[in-house]
Amino acid sequence: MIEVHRIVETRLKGVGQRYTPKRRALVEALRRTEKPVPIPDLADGRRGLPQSSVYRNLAVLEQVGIVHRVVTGEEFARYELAEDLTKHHHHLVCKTCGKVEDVTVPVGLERSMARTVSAVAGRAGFSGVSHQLDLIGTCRSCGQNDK
Amino acid sequence: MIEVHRIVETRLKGVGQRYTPKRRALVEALRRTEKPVPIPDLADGRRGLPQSSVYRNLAVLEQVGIVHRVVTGEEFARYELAEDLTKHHHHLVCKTCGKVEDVTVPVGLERSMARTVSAVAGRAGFSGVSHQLDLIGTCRSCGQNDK
DNA sequence: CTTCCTGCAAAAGTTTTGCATTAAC
DNA sequence: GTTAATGCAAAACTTTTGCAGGAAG
Repeated sequence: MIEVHRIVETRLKGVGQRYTPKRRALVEALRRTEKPVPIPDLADGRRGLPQSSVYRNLAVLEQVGIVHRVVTGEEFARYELAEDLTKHHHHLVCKTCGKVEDVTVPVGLERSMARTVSAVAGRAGFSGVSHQLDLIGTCRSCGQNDK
Repeated sequence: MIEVHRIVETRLKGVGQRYTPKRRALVEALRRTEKPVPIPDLADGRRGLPQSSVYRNLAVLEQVGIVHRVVTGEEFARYELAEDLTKHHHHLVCKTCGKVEDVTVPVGLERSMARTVSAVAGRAGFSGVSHQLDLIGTCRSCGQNDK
């Protein structure tokens, strides 16, 4: 998946930014994990990236559409690679422990959602509308602890 | 819709809490507005509720399932009445100005989503799963400003 | 009269910013 | 050489908490 890095580099250069080793490390970390990563996990890691660099670099990468900020209501925000670089997917969120997993749904449902979403949004005067479906429930281990 | 207040009162009493005038004012404010309300709008308003009271009361009301916290990635969180007291709906969010509107989608799509969601979630070991569909785009006025 | 609510001020916690230094082009 | 990235520390900002006084049951 060198592909990904080439794309990132191109996007950054397009706005006069550099694809430094630190930024590459961030992208690598996000690419490895199949779920949105909380910010402290990107900072404290063995890479020893200082917080300010993590926040600043994620902001830059978000501006060029490489990463996507996922807000879940937890203490920290999470980041994932943007769907340009991955696949369209949704999130399965545990309302108790905050765990987030990526999931996909059947294409039939995706098509229905896309169709309906653009109709509904158009009626309300919105344009360029995408959708985001989150599934919120209790994960197996939190469910067991409750009993 | 005195109904609503009776329900709130019952829920609060159930956990040894009181339905005070301040709390009633909060519920009223949320009931009047057909969209999630940012916290400062509940605080600075003519009611002059101090921030700490707003935050504490919303937390209590959330615990008894009367209100629902909506996190959008904006500076402030928003709150709305929980779906027990309103209707199942979704949010249309402007990615530029942050504006949020309530929308509903056809029941056919709701049914498809509910069915798929529980299947997908069950496979992942999650239980008690509900869904949340957000439509994210650009509202009319932000779209005009861009040109 | 006991328990909960209120409001102010202070604390906590996440995210942003200033500034001097270092690295990239 | 010029422009951008880094890292530290401090600031900004939202949200939470402690505590004393007041209201509710």
